[in-house]
Amino acid sequence: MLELHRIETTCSSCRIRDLCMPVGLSTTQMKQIDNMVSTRLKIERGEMLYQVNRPFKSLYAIRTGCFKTTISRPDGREQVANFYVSGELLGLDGIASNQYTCNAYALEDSEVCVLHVQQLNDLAMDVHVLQQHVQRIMSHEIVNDKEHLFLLGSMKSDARLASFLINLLTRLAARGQAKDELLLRMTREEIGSYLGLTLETVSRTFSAMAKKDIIAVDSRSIKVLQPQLLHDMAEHHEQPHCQQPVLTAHAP
Amino acid sequence: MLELHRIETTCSSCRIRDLCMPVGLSTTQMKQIDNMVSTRLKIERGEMLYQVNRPFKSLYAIRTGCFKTTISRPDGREQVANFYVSGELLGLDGIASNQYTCNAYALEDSEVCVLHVQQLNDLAMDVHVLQQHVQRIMSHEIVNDKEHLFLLGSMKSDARLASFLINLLTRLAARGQAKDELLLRMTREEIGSYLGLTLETVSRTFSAMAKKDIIAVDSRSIKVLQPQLLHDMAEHHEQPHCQQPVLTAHAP
DNA sequence: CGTCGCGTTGAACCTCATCAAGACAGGTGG
DNA sequence: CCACCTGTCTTGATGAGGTTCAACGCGACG
Repeated sequence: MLELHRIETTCSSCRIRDLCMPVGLSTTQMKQIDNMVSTRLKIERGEMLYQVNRPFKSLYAIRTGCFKTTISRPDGREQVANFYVSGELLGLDGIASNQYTCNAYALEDSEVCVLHVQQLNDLAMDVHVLQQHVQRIMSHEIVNDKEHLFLLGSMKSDARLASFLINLLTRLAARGQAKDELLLRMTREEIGSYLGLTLETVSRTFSAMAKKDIIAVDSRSIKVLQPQLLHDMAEHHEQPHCQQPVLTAHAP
Repeated sequence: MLELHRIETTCSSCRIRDLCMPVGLSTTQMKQIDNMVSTRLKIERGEMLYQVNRPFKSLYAIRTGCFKTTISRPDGREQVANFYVSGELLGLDGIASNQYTCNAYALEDSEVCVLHVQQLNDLAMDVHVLQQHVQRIMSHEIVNDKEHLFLLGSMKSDARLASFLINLLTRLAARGQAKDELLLRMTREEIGSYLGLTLETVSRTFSAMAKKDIIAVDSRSIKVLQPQLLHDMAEHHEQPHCQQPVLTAHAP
């Protein structure tokens, strides 16, 4: 299941280096980082990368593939907390209490680079920009979560799904993928869980968007036909009817 | 409005020092921190502490009082992202992009200690435990947000409100306040915004909880009468009626 | 070829949002 | 001091949006 590999590709020569690493490192610093990131993990689809309550030893940078994290409740319910794609960092939730607070599962066969926290901290004392880099990534995660909160707190189902698609498309575009096409690696149920909806609502909403020719849906593969309408749908406060308040006719 | 004070109380002698500061600092390190935290701000109720898109210069540790942060959307809608009480740290959202991504408002007359980021970073290079401390607080914020996500994603209104109360009570108890009494500093609307509900639903749910004698409500002051039931309500999958499905009588 | 996981679609129900009216407290001005 | 206003909270009536339950289609896999 979990295969360990001595790493053959170094960080300094990594294809997606820009996504993981701070910029402006000296050659020596880069060498130090190469030394630190010495193991890589292959994770098969469905496998767990780390588990809630386990001691926090490592952060994981995704080289290839896709993950979900889930919050699990005492009563067994689980909710998808986030999806992560290549170049993103997993495990930040573990820092606070020295144990992970989420479960992380691979949504497809994936590869991650292992960053041992101890070594990372040691190195960060030398390479200060690295410390700041981690801090920024954490802050970024906070900002993302706030976005997600807003979505769950005040958006209708269609706006949620539209935002979700736009978000994924944007992140994948930063990785060089087409920005109007998307292969979903997660089920409708996982999407629903992430968006605070049931799988039926997700399915219905996809169908509705397809009927309006905003997107084309072929099971897991999505093609955006009218980006503008998709964005409108994500912003979508009231589009159905009246802009100015009608029906408030009072004689003063 | 915003009054600046030369600080008279130092961190080392601060009443709530344990809430803000890492433990195990040497006297010299403590001195350094005292020097860094040299300004304090008084903020009146309703005033804004910082604003979205403004350059990120400082973190703020709350000495006394209570704040809310809001996410504001291009279209003018705002949602409460979080509430903060004394001893907690505001502004972490700003680190990622060097500008704040939330607005922060005082819910009552408050005092905060100003931590200039530049100085904080400089000092953190020396006092490594401080760097880690900030990292932990950030990770903690991430974990909190995940909780919040779960709440918005998969809980019914009564469970949301119960969780909200328990959360606040717990945090205030850590500050030495009674753990069965609570003075809400925010309106029903703000609570609703935070919980993804309307103010009417918040009000109705409070009333319902009061009618069941789980809590006593006197406008903003809440007293918990049956903590166990409150916790049940927060966990609450199904308690209202049938354990086994009734009313599905079909002859097979 | 049957089974299983995943997705779609329909129908009934339920929770919560929306709209509306009124109570109450605190603050202001006459 | 009272009248008035404004912000906050409560409560009721109504309906829409989303959940729940159920049936079915489809492709992958043994």
